[in-house]
Amino acid sequence: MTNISKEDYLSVIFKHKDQNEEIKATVIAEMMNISGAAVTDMLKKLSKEGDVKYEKYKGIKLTKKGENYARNMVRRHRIWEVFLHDIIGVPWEKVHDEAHRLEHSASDELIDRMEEMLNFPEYDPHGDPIPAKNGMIPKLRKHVPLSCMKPDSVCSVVRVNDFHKEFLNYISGIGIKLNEKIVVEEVRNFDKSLRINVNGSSFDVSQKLADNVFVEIVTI
Amino acid sequence: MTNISKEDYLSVIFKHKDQNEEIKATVIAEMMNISGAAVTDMLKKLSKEGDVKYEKYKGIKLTKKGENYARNMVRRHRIWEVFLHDIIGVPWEKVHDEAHRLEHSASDELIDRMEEMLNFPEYDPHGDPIPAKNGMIPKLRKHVPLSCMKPDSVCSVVRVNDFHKEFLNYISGIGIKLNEKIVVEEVRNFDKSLRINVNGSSFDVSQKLADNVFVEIVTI
DNA sequence: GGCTAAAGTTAAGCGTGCTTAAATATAATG
DNA sequence: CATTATATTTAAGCACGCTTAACTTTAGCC
Ligand SMILES: [Mn+2]
Ligand SMILES: [Mn+2]
Ligand SMILES: [Mn+2]
Ligand SMILES: [Mn+2]
Repeated sequence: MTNISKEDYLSVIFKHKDQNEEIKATVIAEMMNISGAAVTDMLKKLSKEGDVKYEKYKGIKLTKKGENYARNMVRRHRIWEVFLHDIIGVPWEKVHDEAHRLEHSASDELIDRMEEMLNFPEYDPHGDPIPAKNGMIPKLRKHVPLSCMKPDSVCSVVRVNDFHKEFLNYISGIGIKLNEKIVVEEVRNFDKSLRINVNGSSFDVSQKLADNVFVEIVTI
Repeated sequence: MTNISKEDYLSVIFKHKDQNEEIKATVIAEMMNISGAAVTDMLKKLSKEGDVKYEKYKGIKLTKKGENYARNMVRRHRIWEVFLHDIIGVPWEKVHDEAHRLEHSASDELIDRMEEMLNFPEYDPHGDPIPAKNGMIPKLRKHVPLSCMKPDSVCSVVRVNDFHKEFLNYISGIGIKLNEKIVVEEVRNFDKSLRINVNGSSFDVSQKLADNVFVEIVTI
């Protein structure tokens, strides 16, 4: 088993844990753009190596060992993202893909050195928490999808999903960024689309877009 | 054919060209720590893709296409080395290995951005020239292996071979670095070992060590 | 509970980049 | 030039991470 492949599987499983139900093989297959058969195959190997607890037709769960490995990969990824964004100036919508390749190549010492240069950041450029060397994961402010907000409410951006370039490019184009205030002016029942106001300008956005922006409620 | 593998083969072939005779399959195998059979195999594929001109039992030569690809890989490698060394502070003896992994993962745009941050460096931390975006390769000062120097001569370090960590660690320990002055105090005929003076201290070094340090002659 | 749709697994096979062992071509030497 | 040593290529096979197609289990629904 190659490290890159293993690391990608473990990261996907670990990141799903945020949502707190056991991940399904189908979801892994979708996230990684591979067949279900490939997932079954790999789960057997990960299980044999002791990174995943897996019994066929039953659930998929990281072992302590696998969880540690995965958490470190997520750490590596997010430190790269901050480094690329803050030090090298890579645009917001490009850091994820670039980091996704670099995360497998740097030594842990290099990652630690970068973290130090960045002054031990707690969140990546999309608002995701960065696991510390000791395993601690910073807490996120209480947040909900923008799509849940009611008309005439006000909120502030806490986190955005980082895996779709076009989405990131679009929202940054209309002024949405971390900690930006959003006023919800209108919510249409028939398609759940919203009219929002960002920094003085109004925009109409789909429910799908609003599903991927997570906000802290300021005024209900 | 995976990119990483292809890129490593092309880099090895390209770097050998510095020494200006056609590379032998055996040399590729040694440099990459693989069997001769594997090299034959890959040469066929590289030939089919038009990166290498190859006829069995005859020579191995990069095509224009292959040379461009390879030169860019060497560029990527060396820019990483400077970046790791100068910006992140990775120690001299570790930059090569780290860069060797990172060189396959960053986008060309990221490389260009790093190059800009570094103010378009001409040489990497070991004195090797960095090919520019347009393909130009900076000239090196005229240099010879330290092992060729005569007793009582003085020279200055232009370049060192970067592929052996222990060697780099050792020479940096005795004060050898780029542009450092070396006084050759004595050369022993029976084993070609040298007594050299670096920054006021004297050391005995083997011919093998001196073969890997390249110097500009200051005083014969 | 029985039936069906969805999820998951197995089987067979493919391309890649290696390996070792055997065969063959080239180079070096007397 | 003949012989031997070395370099290179071929052949067969292996581990990996995938694929599609067929099969099995589980979950959802009446
Ligand atoms: Mn990311
Ligand atoms: Mn992120
Ligand atoms: Mn190097
Ligand atoms: Mn170098």
